[in-house]
Amino acid sequence: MKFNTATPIYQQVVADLKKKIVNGTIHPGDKLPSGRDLAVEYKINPNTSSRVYALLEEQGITYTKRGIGTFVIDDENIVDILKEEMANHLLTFFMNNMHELGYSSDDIIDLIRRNEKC
Amino acid sequence: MKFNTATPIYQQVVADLKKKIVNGTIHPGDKLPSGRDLAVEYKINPNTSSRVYALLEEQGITYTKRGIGTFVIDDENIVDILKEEMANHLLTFFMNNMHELGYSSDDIIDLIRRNEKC
Amino acid sequence: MKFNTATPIYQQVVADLKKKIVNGTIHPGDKLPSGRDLAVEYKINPNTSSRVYALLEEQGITYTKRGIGTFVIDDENIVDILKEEMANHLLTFFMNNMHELGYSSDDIIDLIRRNEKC
Amino acid sequence: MKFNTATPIYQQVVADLKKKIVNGTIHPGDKLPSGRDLAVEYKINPNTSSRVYALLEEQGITYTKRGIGTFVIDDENIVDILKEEMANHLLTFFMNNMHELGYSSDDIIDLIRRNEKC
DNA sequence: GTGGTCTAGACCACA
DNA sequence: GTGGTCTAGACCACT
Repeated sequence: MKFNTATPIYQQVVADLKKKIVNGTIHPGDKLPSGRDLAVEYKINPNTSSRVYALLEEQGITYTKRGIGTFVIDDENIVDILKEEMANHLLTFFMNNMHELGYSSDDIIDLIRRNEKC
Repeated sequence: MKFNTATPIYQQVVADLKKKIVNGTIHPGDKLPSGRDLAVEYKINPNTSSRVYALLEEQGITYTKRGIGTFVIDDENIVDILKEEMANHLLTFFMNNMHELGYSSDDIIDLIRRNEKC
Repeated sequence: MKFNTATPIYQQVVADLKKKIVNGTIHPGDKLPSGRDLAVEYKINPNTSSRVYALLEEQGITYTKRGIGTFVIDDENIVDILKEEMANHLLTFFMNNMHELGYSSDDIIDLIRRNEKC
Repeated sequence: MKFNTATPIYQQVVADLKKKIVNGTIHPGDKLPSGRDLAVEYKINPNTSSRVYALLEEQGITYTKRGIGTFVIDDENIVDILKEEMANHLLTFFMNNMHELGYSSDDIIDLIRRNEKC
């Protein structure tokens, strides 16, 4: 995985794991790799792994059993909730900024349609 | 203006000024406030003002007359160029992320339409 | 039983068993469940059970007959001793912290009285 | 300051700073020492300082200006809110445990009174 | 083996 | 100078 230097690595890994949960690569209830394994997988420092899992836990996406491992919350709804939450976040950010630039909702839909054809 | 702690203040001010140019609050050829005034207006550090103007100049949006002030490039096209540039940037970022979450272009248009009605 | 992730599970189980001895759910001389049964009862790892019994024995609350099981010390006094010991521990911890926050003993008594009525 | 080995250092420092806010050693709006200075003051590693401030910010007690420093929220109410919050936390923990040991509220008040005279 | 904490030292962007 | 991030390496307690 290639990291963007602008944003912190741990945030990028968090985002990547979330995407994997949303698109079904990782399932609710699954055990995530150990901190050390995650470090190897993403070529990061184990401390950075800790931070990743700490953040996911803080956001209520995972829980951790001491000495055993970190697990995705075992609730099927989490996938849809995460998906909607992230989509909404993107959507409002996008729409607000476009409106501020002077684009109406119809303008935006046109842009998307045109973009789609390319 | 409220600043987001996540991204650098100078970038947020730059983005805000660009928006003002695009939506017509500031016009091509206009003189921008002095660094000190900008600092007062946005409640930022004067050093940050410098950085803002340096960045705008670097992007070819403004130019500086030494001892007189900073001016927006006096070219009507700049508005459209800026507008398209920023819109494209927002659009590709938005679409890429939505696709990664599993939304098709049609899904997205639906979301926008529904969002519009609320 | 719900475990607090902050403190070690084995300590929480030890505390729970002590409470049961103090409040009479378990009596002096009683045989405690086997390590395996305790593990099932509390949904913990058998290794953790061992640790629980080791700690209880270390504190002089239980003793082990090899091949037979673990028993609570058969001494009626133990209940009172345990009760006082635990109460004292809680009390001094509580009072010290409250004093550090600026509450006098009278303030504290008021708080308890008010709390009682709710 | 002497640290208890049982609980993490960063939590102990957080608790210490909170106490200082509650008892008036630190006031709302005050600038806290820089991470490096805090590290010297408490004889801890600068990274541990970061963690301390991150936790305080997470709890809404401080805010941080990038490149400038960390400040206590400038709201006089925070002192009382913190004080009550911490006291309530201590109180409910204490009362729950004492009740589980078989002490009534009156028993507890007696204990406090007797304790006071020593 | 697992997560949690801590230290040491370094680099960078921000103000 | 300030906070933020990252690496490296170590130790410990828990399971």
